[in-house]
Formats: sequence, C-alpha cells, structure tokens
Amino acid sequence: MGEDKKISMAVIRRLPRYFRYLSDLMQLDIKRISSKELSERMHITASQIRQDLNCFGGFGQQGYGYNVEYLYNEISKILGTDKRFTCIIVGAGNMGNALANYENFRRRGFDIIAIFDVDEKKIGTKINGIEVYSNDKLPEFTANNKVDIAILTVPNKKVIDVAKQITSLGIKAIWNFSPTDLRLGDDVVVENVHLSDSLMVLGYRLREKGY
Amino acid sequence: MGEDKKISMAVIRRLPRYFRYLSDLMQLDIKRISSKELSERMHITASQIRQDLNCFGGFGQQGYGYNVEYLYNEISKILGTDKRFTCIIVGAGNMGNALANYENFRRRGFDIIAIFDVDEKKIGTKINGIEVYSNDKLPEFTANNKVDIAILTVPNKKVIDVAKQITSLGIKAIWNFSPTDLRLGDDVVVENVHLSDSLMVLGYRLREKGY
DNA sequence: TACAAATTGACAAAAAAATAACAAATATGA
DNA sequence: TCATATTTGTTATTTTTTTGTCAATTTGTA
Repeated sequence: MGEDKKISMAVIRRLPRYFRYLSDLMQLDIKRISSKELSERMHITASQIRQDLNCFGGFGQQGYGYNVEYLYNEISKILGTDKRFTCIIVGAGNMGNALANYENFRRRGFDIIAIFDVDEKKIGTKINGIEVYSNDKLPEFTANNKVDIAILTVPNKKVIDVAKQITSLGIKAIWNFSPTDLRLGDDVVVENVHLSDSLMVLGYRLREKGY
Repeated sequence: MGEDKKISMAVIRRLPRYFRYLSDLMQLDIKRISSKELSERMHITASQIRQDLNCFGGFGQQGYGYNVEYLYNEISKILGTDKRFTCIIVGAGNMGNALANYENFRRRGFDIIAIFDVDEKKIGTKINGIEVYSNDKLPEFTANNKVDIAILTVPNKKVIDVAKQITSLGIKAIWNFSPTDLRLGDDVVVENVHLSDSLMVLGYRLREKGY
C-alpha cells in the first residue's frame, strides 16, 4: 500500500528555489545538469539536492544527471504551477496595490480576479485592470466565483476579523501580510509573510558583523 | 575566555516573533509571563522558549517567570531595535512605493532617507515625504550620508548590477525583493524576500490538502 | 515562618535535517 | 567493444534542532 511518508516543510520550502534555478538554466539553454553542478550554482550540497528530489521520485539518470526541462516540468507539477489558482486581494492599500501590479504572480499561475476594500473612494476603480469592490460584496463574489486564495493586505487591527470572514466564506488559503500570526482551523492553510521580521533579522546580522 | 558559542539562524529567525508577542503583551498591560503561558499563545513548546532566550542570557526568574517589559527591552537590544538604521530604497516601482509608505518600519528603527530610480518622471518627486533621486546620484549620496541598508525593489534583470554598485559604495546590508538570490562578499549581509516562493509554497500546501 | 506550587536554567534524550559514502547504472572515448 | 569517468538513488552517519526532565530557586499563602 502507498506509504507516502510525509515530506518535511524544510524540503517543500526549497522547491521554489529549485524551480527558479531550473528556470534560469532553461533560459541559458542548458539541457542537462548534474547535482554537483547545480549544487555549485545554488551553494548547497549535491547530496541535499539528490535527497530532496528523491522525495518526489527518481528524476535523474545515473552517469547523465538531470534533464533540465523534464525536471523543471516535474517540479512545476509538484508545486501546482501547471494549474491555475484564483486569488483575491483584500485591502487596496499600498501593499495590495503593489501585489496587484506584480505580473510575476500571473506567470506563476496565480490569477488575481478581484480586489476588496472599505474605502468608498477606491470602490469601482481598477488596479492593473482588476476591479475594486466593497468588502460588503465578499459573500456575493465568493458565492459566484471560485476563490482559491485570499491575499490579506489589510491594517493589522482588522486582519483577524477579515480572516475569520474569509474562512467563513469557505476560502481555504490565506497569504497574510500583516504582522499578526494568523492561525485558523486545520483546514485552512496560511502563509504569513512578516516583512518586518525579515528586516529585523537583517538588522541583527548587520550589527553582529560589527558595522 | 569568552566562549561565545555561535547562535543558530533558527533561533535568530524566531526572535522577531518573540518581540511581536511581547509587544502585544505590553499593549494588554500584562506585566509577567511564564514560558508555559507564552508557549500556549505562540504554539511552540515552553522548552524551546526557555532555550532560545537562554542563548542570550538568563532573563527569567525561577518561580516567577519573565518580566514582560524587561524581556521586551532585552530582545529589543539583541535585535538592534533600540538603535536606528538608515535605509535607502532603490527602485521606485510599486513595491518600492509600498515599502516607502509602510510606517511600521520606522517604528521598528528603520528610517528610509532616500529613494532612487532611473525614471526621469519620478526623479524629483516625493513618496511619503521621501525624495526620489536619480540612480546617478547614488555615489554622491552615499558619500555624504551614512547608509546602513539598501532595499532593492528593482526589476529582476537589473538587480545583480545594482547590488554590485551598492556594495562597491560600501553598503553592507541588502534587503532584496527580486526573485534572484543575491550572494555578495562575506562582508555583505543579504536577506532575500522572495514573495513568489512563499506564494508557491501556499499553493503547494493548498493542493496537498486536496482542495 | 514553613510548606506547597510554580517556574527557570541546564542538561539529557529524541527527533529531524543535512551530509557522506557507496553500489549500480550510464556515458564517453580509445 | 571495453575500460574508465560520471553520476544517481539509497542507506548510513553526523550534525543540528527540538523536546523532555529535573534540581534549584522563588512566590504565595496559611
């Protein structure tokens, strides 16, 4: 019987990085690559690369290495980048605006289909061609459109209430940009971005170096 | 002699999270907290909290727990949040704009003192009161102003060149928002944000749940 | 004051993650 | 074709990280 042993988050969080490097290799028209050569480019061990990839199957060939395009496509499938996700942005502030304008997401399979805000002045306008609706329209919109992911760029004080509303409407994935850690039911997946945390770690490391 | 055993990145990356929770506790006017109670709030083990904090010193007291304000201040010192960092943003696009408008950074000790871009139409304007200069002015500006951190929000194709220029000017810390991993000299610290990676992990986890 | 309850800091144990080692398979070149 | 170089997938080993345990100390209370 299929003993799918659980793949660790450590491995999963490296997948997008492999994906990026493979994408770069394709751009450079490189057709094959060994774990050794990739390890030199990525500054990780060849052993780790082989072990990571083997969690999902044997994509390589002894004596040859990995076919770049094939491996790219396989990782694409694993990450779901071969299918499309529909997203809404809640909060049309500066960050919401920036994300709505970021074309890279669409290229990676994430379509932003609507934006929601409470500000009367913004409602009815468009950001990068995407319409801004009132938050009041959330129930109606989600009833009529399949929404995979809610991107939350609302003020910190509002985020818990908004997240609860979002999940009550049946949305199962949240990409959270507020500093508050969201923890919802076991059936809702959340990725917290926490930009300030990242910046503070940078500050720590800078100070540690003595500058 | 002082055997400062190296503190692991795993611990350091948790510090901003402790910082946030302690900040919240202060707002709630809670004066003391035990590792047990904090562990319940943060959903990590009490053991980990005690061990993490002990990397930096004995901040608690047996039978009592931790004084919230004292611990907050100590973590503040560790993270360097008690001092100020000067930052510049390079790239006045949507993301640069969003970051320039994000007041939270200033509250955490990070002052954005200038923005740089190549677009003639943007040069001379202000974003959230911060002047936008031509990239050509970078050498002059960094010669006359101490810059701790460069925040890079330039297009992906430009980022390596910009990063090289930035480091040649003596800036020792880079907060990179482009999908390209930056790896510069050992004397330059880099934090890569990689928003797309985070979104792709969310996509993976959503798919894994079977939705 | 004395005793029970709580709680840390330190160390030990367990679990997880990363790295190394190597047999088996393939490619390459004489 | 055959011998040698590569290179994977897998298992073993090492390292790192997390969790558990407990003596020592403090608080709070009768």
